[in-house]
Parts: sequence; structure tokens; C-alpha cells
Amino acid sequence: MAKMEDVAKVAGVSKSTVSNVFSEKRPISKEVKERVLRIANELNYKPNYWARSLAVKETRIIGLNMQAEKVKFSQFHLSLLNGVLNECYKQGYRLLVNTLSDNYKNKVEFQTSDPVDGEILLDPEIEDPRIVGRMKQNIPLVVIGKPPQTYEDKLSYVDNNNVSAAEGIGKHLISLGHKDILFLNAPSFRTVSMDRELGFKISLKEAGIELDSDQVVYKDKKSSSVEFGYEKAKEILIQNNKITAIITDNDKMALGVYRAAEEEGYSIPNDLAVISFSDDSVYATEFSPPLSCVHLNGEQLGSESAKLLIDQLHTNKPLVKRIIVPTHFEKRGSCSNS
Amino acid sequence: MAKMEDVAKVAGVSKSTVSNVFSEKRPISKEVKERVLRIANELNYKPNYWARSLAVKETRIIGLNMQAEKVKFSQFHLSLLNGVLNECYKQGYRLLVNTLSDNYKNKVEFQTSDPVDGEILLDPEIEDPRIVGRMKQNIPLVVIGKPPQTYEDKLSYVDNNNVSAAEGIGKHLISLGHKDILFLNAPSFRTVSMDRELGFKISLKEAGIELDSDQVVYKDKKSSSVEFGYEKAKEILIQNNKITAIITDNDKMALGVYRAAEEEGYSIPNDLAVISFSDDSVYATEFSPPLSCVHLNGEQLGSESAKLLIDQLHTNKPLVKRIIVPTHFEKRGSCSNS
DNA sequence: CTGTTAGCGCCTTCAT
DNA sequence: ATGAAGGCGCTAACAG
Repeated sequence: MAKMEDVAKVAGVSKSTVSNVFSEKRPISKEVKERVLRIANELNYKPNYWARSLAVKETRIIGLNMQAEKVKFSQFHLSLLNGVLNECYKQGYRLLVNTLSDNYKNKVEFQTSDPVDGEILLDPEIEDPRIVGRMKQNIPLVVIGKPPQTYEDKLSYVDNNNVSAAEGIGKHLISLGHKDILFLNAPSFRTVSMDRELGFKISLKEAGIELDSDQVVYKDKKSSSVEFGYEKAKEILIQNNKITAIITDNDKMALGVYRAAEEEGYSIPNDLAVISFSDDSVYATEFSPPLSCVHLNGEQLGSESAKLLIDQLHTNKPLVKRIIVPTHFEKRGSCSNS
Repeated sequence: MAKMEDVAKVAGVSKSTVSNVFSEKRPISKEVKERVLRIANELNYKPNYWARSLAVKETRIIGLNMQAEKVKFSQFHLSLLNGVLNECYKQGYRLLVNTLSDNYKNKVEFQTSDPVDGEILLDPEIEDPRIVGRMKQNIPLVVIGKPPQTYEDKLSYVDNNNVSAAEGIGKHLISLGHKDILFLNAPSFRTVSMDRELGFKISLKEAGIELDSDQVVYKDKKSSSVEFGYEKAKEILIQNNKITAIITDNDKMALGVYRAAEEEGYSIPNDLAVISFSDDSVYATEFSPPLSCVHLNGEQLGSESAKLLIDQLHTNKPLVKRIIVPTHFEKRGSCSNS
């Protein structure tokens, strides 16, 4: 691979001239420029990314960090990713997806810092060593979702209005006459589950409805969303429990609930109402009956977070901003016939 | 940010000792090692990725290249991505998603080479400047899908058996008595559309069935898959065309077909059979009736391609391999009642 | 407008 | 088992 010096020699100019032809940082006479470019092309030369990064101390790469164990993008992550990519695309940034396994990760993370200018962090948890680490290293950071309480006013994040969204669907179900609602929540270690649970409980409290402790269940790591939804729904339907409505953490979970309901001969929405925090698939409308959802605008969460991070990189001030992306409730056939 | 020299000074050792503590490339006495690590930790030191890459001429990053205009991952891309990530994860590689917009891209690609050891290239097209460019630059490359004919025996790729898969569902439909089949194919500039069309035509030819030229339609860039499926299906159903079966390029297209059929009062599969090249969503089973699919094993395509690329990087020989990931047909209610 | 010099932070010989 | 010196390919500061 040819380097800058080779081009310079053949073109009969200095390295810095070649450098500036490519960076356009200072004016170069037309003839020289053309000659250099022609020769660069002949030599198949392109400036080396890493050498350049080393010199300018900037990579124009941002990292997208998922939890390592999960290494599996969901439909919702896909929306986030599309939003992030789209913004990167606009601003000429590249995106590094960071998913090193735990055993390898310890070794690699230990060996080197990440080759990024800043990071977007997904699925924050209540105890999140990733955040602690980044803060310590002073890596520009934007979290998608609510950060752990300790860090809430120390870093930038982009989040939905999860409390009021959950409160909203709680109230909606109550207004339809439901009193015994099961909430199949996100895993308990995720920050998002706290906010949604809070909103849900507020709605019940305002209506003066008591809540049994087993009416909020957290997804565990073992089963898939479909399985979890299926099993929990099956359980309560078989017990002939008083539950008349189920809120699920995502569409796949709702799918599991649908299957259980069908098997047990429960009809949706007559015998059982279902509302989901949507994971943005286009298929919610294809459920029979179509699934009522809280739409989270994943793509917007993604693009806003990228925008925020890149802004932060440019201003270079450690600003602490929070952006709330509104959800909207999409009422369909799964919670009421009317 | 502390650098190696800082650590060396405080620890009272040389730079190379510090270097070797981190790289473990030569034995270091236990006491020195511990002291260096302690001080590195105190100083919050981590080796700089770019400086390291520059010196060793390796980044341990592989690129995932999508066409820039599209900058939108589909469900199928998501499966590929998960497969690729999983393999990267296992082998300690990072993944760079490359999607620079055309205007920006020209500038940036022109400015620097890509910061990757090799690339996986998605959605190859019949005329694909990306491939030409990579070959010229001698960048290790693996294509997912069939490369343009000129390059088929010059580079490694991972692909489905699209010809025989298409032939298989063609034959299946014919065996069910269908003679007039509409094929809503991928865009005409994609290599995949050629293979599938070929297979489809083989099945017809063997059965001695004539094909009208308008029975293979290529998706255009303007409309989404759902729209395209909807519009084309609507057209032929309104025309009261003789078509009795439709093959779609993906599940969303099939969704559009379902909608058109419902609106026009056609019943699936009685009045119209539908089979899709699946994009791997879990929702195909939720269609009413459940959608028959050719399953493409996207995740395997992804992991095989990453494996192949990384192998190639390690051996350093420009091997040319092809891996065919088998598809399998999943028969459900959308093509026959039995 | 163009050339020269000195790093960027690491790794890699070659010494000892 | 450890040090010292040179170089990876580029940019930046200073010169002219």
C-alpha cells in the first residue's frame, strides 16, 4: 500500500502538500492538486485512517454499546440502530458496534481503550458497570433510556416518557372497567422497568385499586419474550385467575399471551385485554385482533441520541442534556371492541 | 489521558516493559507486572487503540457495508447482523457499520481508506462499484449473496441456494395445480433477483408452462415492500387476472398482498396462494392464514461470512471460498388448506 | 502557495 | 528479564 511519501516523491512535492490536497485545509494550486490526485490514483493511494486519527486525535467513529451477554439485537434495537445510523450517515460518522464477550472483553477492554470519539449506551441497568467505567474514563457518553439514579444528572440521555406512558395505559384499562391487571414487565435489573412500574402503580392508586404483589412480573433472562408471555399467561388463565387484562413489555411477549389465550379458549379482547409496549414491528396490526400498543418511536430515540452525542463531541463541553421522546398510544382491537 | 510513557516513568521502568505488560508478548517478572498494572490503574491508563493499530497494522475491526442510499436495516439484515456480531464477539473482533451518504461518502472515502481489516458486503448488485473498489484496493472481502458474474470466482461469498429454492416453491405451487403465478421479485439490479427468477422459470419450464413477461415484477426503489406488495396485488386482483398464486420477495410484501386480497374479497389460500422468501421475522406464523415461507437462515449467513472473513485475515492468503447456506421451505396455511 | 521539522502513542528490533 | 532507539503514516507549526 502506497503511502503519502511515495505520492509526494513521484509528484515532486512535499508530504504536506499531498496531505493538504486530501484534507483541503489549505489552498493548493490547481495544477499541483491535479497532478497529486492523478498520481495518488495511479498508485492506488489513500490516506491511512489510523495514522490520521493518531495525529488529529479524533476518529469520527461513535460506538454503540450493548450488554455483552445479550448480543442479540431485537426489533426495537433495530429501530434504534436505524435512527443512529441515519444520523451518523448525515454527519459523516461511522458506527462501531461493540459486543465483546465477557471472557474476551475483559482481555480486550483491558488491553486498549475503545477506538471511538464517544459512545451511545443501550439498555442501561440499575447497577451498570459500563456507565461507571465510561464516566471514569471521561468518554463522551449518551445513554438511551434512563440512567441509574446516581448518574441521572451527570450525563446526557434520551428516553421515552415511560412513567406517564404506563400511567396512561393503566388509566385506559381502568376506564374500560378493568381492575385486575397483570403487568409483564421488563427484567427487574433494567432501569426502564422501574419507571413503567411506577406509572402503572400511579394509575391504580388514583383509581383506588389495590395491587397484589404478583401482578407485576419481571421477565427473566432464561426464556425468550414469546415464551415468557406464553408461560405467564398460561399460568394465570389455567388458575382461572381474576386477571382481565395484561400489559406486556413488547410485542413478542404479547404474541405469547395470544397463544396462551387461544389455547385456553379465552377470547381477546372480550375475556382478556392486551396492551403492549411496542417494539416497532409493522406486524402489530396483523395480530388477530390487532394489538394495541404504546409506540416508542425507537428510530427517533436513536437519531436524537446520535445527534446529541455528536453535538457534544463538537462543542467539547461536557454538557448534560436530557431529551424525552414522546410515546403515543395506538388503540386497536386487543383492548376493546368499540 | 495518560500514556505509556507516564506509566513507565512513575513505575520506574521503560516504555517497552509497560508495553509488554499489556501485550503479554514477553515474560515480565511478577513484581514489575503488578506494580505497572497498579500504577496504570491509578493513572487511569489504557493503551491507545489507534496508536497500536498504526504500529501493528491491524485493527481487529471488520466492516459491514450496506448500500448507502438504503441506510435502513430490514428484518433480514437484522438476522445477518446478529450472526455477524455473534461471530465477531466470539473472536474478539469489533464491527464497523459503514453507511456514509453519497455526498459525504465521496468526500470521506476519498479522504481515507476504511479503518478495517476486511469487509463484509451486503446486497450485492449486478453492477457494484463497491466490489470493484475493494478488489482494486485489495481489501479482504466476503460478500453475502451472489457477487456479480465477473467476480464470482475471484472472491469469497456466502449465499443461499436461491435457484433451487425458487425452483422448489415453483414446483410446489405447480403441484397444487397453479399455472398462473405472479413473482414479486427483488429489485432488478440485485443479483439475488436473477437467481430466484432463474429457479422460478426452471420450475415452469419443466412443467411446460408458458410465462407472460409481466408475471415477474421487480420491486422498485420508490415504494416500501408493504406498499409494493399491496399495489401489485391490488392491480391484478382488480383486473380479475388469471393469477392464482403470488410469490413475494419478503414477508412485508406478503403482508401487502394479504391486505389487497382482503380488500378485494379474495380468500387465501382458496382464491389466492401466497409464498414468501422469509425475512426471518417470528410473525409469519401470525398471519391469517399463517404464511408459507422459504426460510433463509439469515443468522447463519451472517456468522458464516464473519467466520470466513476472519479466517481469511488470519491465514493471510487470498483464498476464494464459497459457502452455500441451505434454505428450507416452511409450508403453512397460505398456499394450501391441506 | 509550498517545504521542513517535530511529534501523535504505540510496537519492534537489537542490545544488555 | 529489561532498556534504548527507531519507525508505523499522518498532521501541525513554523518557515519562507
